[in-house]
Amino acid sequence: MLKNVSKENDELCVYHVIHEDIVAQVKHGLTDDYHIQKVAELFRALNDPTRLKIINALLLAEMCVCDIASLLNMTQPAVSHHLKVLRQTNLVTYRRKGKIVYYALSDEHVRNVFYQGLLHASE
Amino acid sequence: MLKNVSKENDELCVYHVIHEDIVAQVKHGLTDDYHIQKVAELFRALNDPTRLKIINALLLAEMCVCDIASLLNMTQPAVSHHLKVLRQTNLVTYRRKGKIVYYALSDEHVRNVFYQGLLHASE
DNA sequence: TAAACAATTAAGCAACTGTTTATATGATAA
DNA sequence: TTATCATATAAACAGTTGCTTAATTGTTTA
Repeated sequence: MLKNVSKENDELCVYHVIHEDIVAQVKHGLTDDYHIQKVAELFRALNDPTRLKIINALLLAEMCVCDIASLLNMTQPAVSHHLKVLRQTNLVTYRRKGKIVYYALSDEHVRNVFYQGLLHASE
Repeated sequence: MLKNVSKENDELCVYHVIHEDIVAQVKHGLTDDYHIQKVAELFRALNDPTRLKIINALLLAEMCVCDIASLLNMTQPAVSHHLKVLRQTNLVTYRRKGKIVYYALSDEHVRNVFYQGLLHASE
């Protein structure tokens, strides 16, 4: 009924658990830490207005870095930095054609996540 | 064809726009800044593993603050802090019963966003 | 009342994030 | 090769975030 949540043994910060049964029951239903971490990474990639605008743009057309920079009125390194984040989260893909690198959305799944977010935001 | 993106007039940092037509076309299709900001706030609320675990728990049952703290093995102020973020984003609601405050998900919409994220993370 | 307790808020701090400036890489053309 | 251009990376910095500890707010009960 009492739980010690301190990390050091010499400390003793105690908190009560009121509904032990519910806590135990919920604990079994929780998604594992690995997947929670993955989901957090996904949403972290989508929590920046600039990156959302990039996603939004790529929903409409495949674009190269300098065009995105121009569209969003940002410096090219800043855009490149954001694209790296989106790449690492598998939200975008790219293909090189000569000097130019074209970015596009990875799949329709990204579109769903974006629209789900927009739907919630529009309430 | 050339665009000056510097913010000061005495600077002159110039970047090229390669596909002027696509940039112009995409610009018209972009969601307005206000809604982009709202979506960013939503995803910012969901980018933290702890908050995702709270959402995950509330998917399964209505819970009070100290039970959540116990479940996640965290201090009660830390949990309270996260709940405040979730409240401000309209992701959770709460009701007071005596000294205890019970939290629950705002609507089924939150469930959709969470599952969409999990779906992407599980690929 | 006063004591107890669930929850919130505030202050302080380490760690992380987004931007800028500068430099490096990779590809094409002269 | 050398020059040019599109992109990527690195370093530095201001601003933000999440946690801890401490103090405060509400509510119930003795």
